[in-house]
Amino acid sequence: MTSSPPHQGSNAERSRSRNRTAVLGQIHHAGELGRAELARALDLSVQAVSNIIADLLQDGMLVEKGARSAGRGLPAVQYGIKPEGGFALGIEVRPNVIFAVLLDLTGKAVFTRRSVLKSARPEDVILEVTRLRDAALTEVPAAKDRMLGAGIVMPGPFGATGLSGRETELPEWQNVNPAELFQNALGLPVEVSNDANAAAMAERISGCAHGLGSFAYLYFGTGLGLGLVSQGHLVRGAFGNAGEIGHIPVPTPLGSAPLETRLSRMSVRHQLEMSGHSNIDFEKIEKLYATSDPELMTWLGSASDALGHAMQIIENVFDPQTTILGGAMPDAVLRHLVRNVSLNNASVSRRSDNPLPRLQCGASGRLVATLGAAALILNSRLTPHAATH
Amino acid sequence: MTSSPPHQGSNAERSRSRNRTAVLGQIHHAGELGRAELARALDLSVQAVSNIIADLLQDGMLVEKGARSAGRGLPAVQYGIKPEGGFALGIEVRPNVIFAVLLDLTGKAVFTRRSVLKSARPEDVILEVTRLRDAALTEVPAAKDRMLGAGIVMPGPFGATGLSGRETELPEWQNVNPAELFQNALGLPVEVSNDANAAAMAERISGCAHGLGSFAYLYFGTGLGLGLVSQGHLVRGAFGNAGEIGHIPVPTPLGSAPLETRLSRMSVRHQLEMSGHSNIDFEKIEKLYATSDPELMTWLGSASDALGHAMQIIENVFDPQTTILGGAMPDAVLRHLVRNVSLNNASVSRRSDNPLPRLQCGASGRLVATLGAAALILNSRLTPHAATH
DNA sequence: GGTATTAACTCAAATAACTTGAACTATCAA
DNA sequence: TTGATAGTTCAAGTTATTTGAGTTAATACC
Repeated sequence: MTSSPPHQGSNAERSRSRNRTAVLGQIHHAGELGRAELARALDLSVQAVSNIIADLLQDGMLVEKGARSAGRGLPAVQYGIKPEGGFALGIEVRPNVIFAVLLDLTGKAVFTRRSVLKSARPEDVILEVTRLRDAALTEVPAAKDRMLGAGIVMPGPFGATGLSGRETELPEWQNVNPAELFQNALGLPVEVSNDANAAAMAERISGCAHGLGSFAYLYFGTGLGLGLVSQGHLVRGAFGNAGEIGHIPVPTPLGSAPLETRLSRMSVRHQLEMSGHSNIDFEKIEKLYATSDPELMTWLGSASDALGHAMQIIENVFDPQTTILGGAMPDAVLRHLVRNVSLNNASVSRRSDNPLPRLQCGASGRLVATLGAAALILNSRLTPHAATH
Repeated sequence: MTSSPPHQGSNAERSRSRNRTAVLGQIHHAGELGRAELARALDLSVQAVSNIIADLLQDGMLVEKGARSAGRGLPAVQYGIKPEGGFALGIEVRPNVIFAVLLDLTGKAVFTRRSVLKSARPEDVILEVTRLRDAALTEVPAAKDRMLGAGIVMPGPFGATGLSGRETELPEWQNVNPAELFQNALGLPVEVSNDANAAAMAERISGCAHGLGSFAYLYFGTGLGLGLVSQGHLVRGAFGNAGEIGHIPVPTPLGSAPLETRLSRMSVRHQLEMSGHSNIDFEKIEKLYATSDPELMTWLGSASDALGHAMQIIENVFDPQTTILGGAMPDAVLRHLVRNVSLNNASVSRRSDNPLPRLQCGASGRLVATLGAAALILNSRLTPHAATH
């Protein structure tokens, strides 16, 4: 991850690529659009848009959707994203399991697989990932020569930080450059990120943050992560480790504690195990919630408080359009938290002009991070960077 | 402030403008550079850079600096920013006073003035601001037809938020669009922002964050503000109110309190007034510090703690290259805080590969926000937005 | 029902900025 | 002294865009 200021010149070729991205992005966002509408939105000439659309049709990334007449004048021919126009592989590496999905260009999952890992050593992971890639391409042959890239989700933090060696879940990857490794193994453009960032992108591409410019995603992982999106792109920080919100100490009735000791899978598990439960997994939590298990309810109370604190930090520091809560946690639990959290009224985020809720549940389920891995790639094809003023 | 996703197409004209910005930015950052060096940095052809430089010389924004021979080959002619190539006006509006500066293209202040405000009503402020603009142009006639724009710093939050009417320092501006108002009055491009954001830009243009891509600025205003810079540009949030870090409750020995009750001008003043001091202003604090006033020292202890908490939030959420502490507070006090804060070692920001200190003092003095107002304009002329990958 | 108006779209030419490739120049090293 | 190296310029060539005139197909009005 680089920290240098952004500097690259532009030329005809790069303009072209930017404009194709912008056209695809607008159409993805709106569902379908006509040439003239696009030209106005992008501040380009109709002719330019016409040429670009002809190109994208040729390349099989767009489909014609029939004309739509709105008032006077020639009805505009609408264009939509062609799902099979491009595919992105999403890979989530956890210490003992790998998840893989294949998304089409609209962000729909067309392949999903889970694969147990016997070892988390880089060479074994790479081997399994190429197998998963092959399985995906066998199941969806249309993707064979239309792969846009692969997104990889792995536990951070990345690089040599003060957290190194302490909380790393994949110690074997300490001195490896994952992006390079996967890029060589897969022969595809690769983006690597943590679970929370990826999850945010999943919601932006096909979930409840569809097309939003600025929002935050609170992710229940082992710990608690935060994905920040600004101007349609992830805010990764200077070293790619932005969003480690779980380590922040927040006030508690008995002093203070890191946020994720009260708001994370780790913390539910801990609390439930203390009271004699065992084998705490997704399904178990779901069941306990269905039966209103008192211990789980106690945890939920404390977690709601912690969530309120997290929201204060997120809203005051980042001022997002909305915040999304998700991750590998049963929907019912997430909904409970969203319903029961108390949001501070004295906040810059309580606005009369924002139609979105301040906090909402994610719409992508427990595989959100894996989906998001692939969404990282799609987003780079659908969202140009901010224009010069 | 807009919240929609960023979408604008590119064409030859916009490429040109982007490339000129990129060339100026690279030169600003490096001090001076040759054509070939620029071409490599921007991934443009040497010929393109040559044409752009010819243009910028013609426009009076660059100066030739003589050749520099480095090893074999023809020595490269160096180019530097021509200070009088462009000027930016910086205005800081406070309830009872206005500050104004004029910066040249290198970010040097060539005019500074303070003006007492009898009323903070929009029409009176506008009148005074145009007067200050005229005074600046009289004192620096070279700026007359080379004004790039005006930056305005005002207390936020902007728009109708949950804080409206409670903490606003300029109630008369509640239902006014400041940007539009100033733009019409001054006939210049205008950018409006809060003090912390502006301060961050001041340090990026001519202070200790010179040219940095990603950093944070903690600003001692009346309250406590946070300026976030990512990829060389401010992160403003969906509604322009990002960075209200002062309102976040943090743990204290006796429960919890909003950060700015312990770390802000307001809080020093409060603490010193409680113990019998009066007329607490900048100079008074400076004197009390020089004499190691026990009450001030007590405040400093609590403030250091609070600063430590702020740093945990900033580093974990944003992962900056460095954080800068500044604002309208004596340098000695800022230095004391930086020296005495205890930074958590278990942080993603403790890295072996970052040469910058995790926390440092600002280099722009107490006028930093006013300087920053003008720096907002300069930054837009020196930093292109991120390129497509 | 006919006609004017509106808006989307296409074709062909013009434009603007960048890239390419060959030639030239100045410095260093052997 | 000669060769290698690197910066720079000149003149064409390339590319994606804009411009402007003309076509098509709806709605609105008389």
